[in-house]
Amino acid sequence: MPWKLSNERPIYIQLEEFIEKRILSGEYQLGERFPSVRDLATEASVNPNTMQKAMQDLEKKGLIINNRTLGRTITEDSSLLENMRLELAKRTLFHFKKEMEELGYSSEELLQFMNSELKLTLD
Amino acid sequence: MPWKLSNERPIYIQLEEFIEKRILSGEYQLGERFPSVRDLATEASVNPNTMQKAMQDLEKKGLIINNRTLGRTITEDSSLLENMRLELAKRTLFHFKKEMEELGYSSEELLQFMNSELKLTLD
Amino acid sequence: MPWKLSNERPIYIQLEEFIEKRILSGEYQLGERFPSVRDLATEASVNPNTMQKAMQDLEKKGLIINNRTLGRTITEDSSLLENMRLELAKRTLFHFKKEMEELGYSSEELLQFMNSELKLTLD
Amino acid sequence: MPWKLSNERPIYIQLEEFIEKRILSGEYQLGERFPSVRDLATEASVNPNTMQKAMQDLEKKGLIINNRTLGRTITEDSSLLENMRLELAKRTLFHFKKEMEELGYSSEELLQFMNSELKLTLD
DNA sequence: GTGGTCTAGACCACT
DNA sequence: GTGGTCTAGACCACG
Repeated sequence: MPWKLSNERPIYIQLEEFIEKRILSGEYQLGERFPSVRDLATEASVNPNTMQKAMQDLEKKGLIINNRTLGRTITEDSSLLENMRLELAKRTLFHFKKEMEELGYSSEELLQFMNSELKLTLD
Repeated sequence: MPWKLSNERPIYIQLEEFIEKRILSGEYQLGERFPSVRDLATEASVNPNTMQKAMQDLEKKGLIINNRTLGRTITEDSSLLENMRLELAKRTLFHFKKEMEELGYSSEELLQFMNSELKLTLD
Repeated sequence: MPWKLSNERPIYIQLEEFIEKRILSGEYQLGERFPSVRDLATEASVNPNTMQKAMQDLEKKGLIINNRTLGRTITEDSSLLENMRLELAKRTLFHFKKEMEELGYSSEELLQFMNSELKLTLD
Repeated sequence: MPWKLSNERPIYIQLEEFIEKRILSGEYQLGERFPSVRDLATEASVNPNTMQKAMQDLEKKGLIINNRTLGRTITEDSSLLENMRLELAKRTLFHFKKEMEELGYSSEELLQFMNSELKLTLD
């Protein structure tokens, strides 16, 4: 894992986003046990408190279950995961579309632009 | 104009982004005169100092020309504008593509997803 | 039995409260024999050590008598039970009254509120 | 203000509850400015970080608005406050009713008990 | 001067 | 050994 962290945005937010994406993209098993906060913090070269804050936020979202002294596990609610992934994808898409519109790209121009830019990858 | 401002990010940054998009998208004439900082600040319900800082940054980027006592005008360098617009569009696109990949969408799935979500608008 | 356990408070405390309420409310006969710690633990999906700790605390309170190899029984001291029940009820009531006062409910408003909310049940 | 804090439960939780009750009971003006986190922390004899955590949770509930460097203010959404107050009162009442039922008090007995205990105040 | 963030280090209850 | 909490102290961006 890279754990590339920018100091322009709160580290705990970046940790959240990074872990959330890994979970939503299916890299972890449902119900799989998480490393301890201390281990994760060491791995990410971050203070345990910072990692702790990220984990607590992920708990509130329901992605991670806290079993007190037994450590944390990934949620087993697969429909929750799928919904969140789809929801996040939609928000990402519409955010992208809105930004391009603000730059003056109509839907047709957006399509053309993506074709010319991603031709190599999408075709 | 909405001037929707979030208090999660620096105000002056949001002002810059907002004005920059309006310029790049072609809503202003080349060389057109800008409202005064005070008027803009009033319109955006923002401290004049904050708007001032935004304008100075836009000057550094070359989008806005400061004519001293004659007020500020939009640059007349159309190629600069076009380059910046294209550059920003590219960055936006690749950022979007990267985010979708992190959510586990391959190029093909991305294409399918956009078709199903934007069918109404793009067709 | 539900055995609903929150992981925000110590498990053994919740077990104590749960069992204590069952005893005080009169669901058990005086002197009745208790299930074994292991059976109770299994039933509550809890580590036997945790249930053990709860039982020991209940013994200290005098609610449960430990007869060594003969297992545990409910106390036969009916006045003890009645006193504890009344005492707990009083504390519960005054705690409730205090909380409502902190929300700005005077005694009159509290009475009105209870009437309107519990009309169906109390009338 | 007393700021009586028990060390049996998280301090930041107690701070939240304390402040929330003060707001819901109407002790503050709508839109009123809050003391700074540092001042509140000093007043409550608590570390600023602990008070900070409490304030952030109250923000998430919508009770407090954060204006960045301009400090925090009470929300001006009076209907939100009224709804939260009523909701909290209801939950408090039903929690009380449930606890009394677990002690074996039927609705009639609950009524009698309250009459005998609160006679002085309620009559 | 405000809130936000982070680190370092410590103690605690719990299983 | 786990997560939770708290303190102390520091730095930063912002307005």
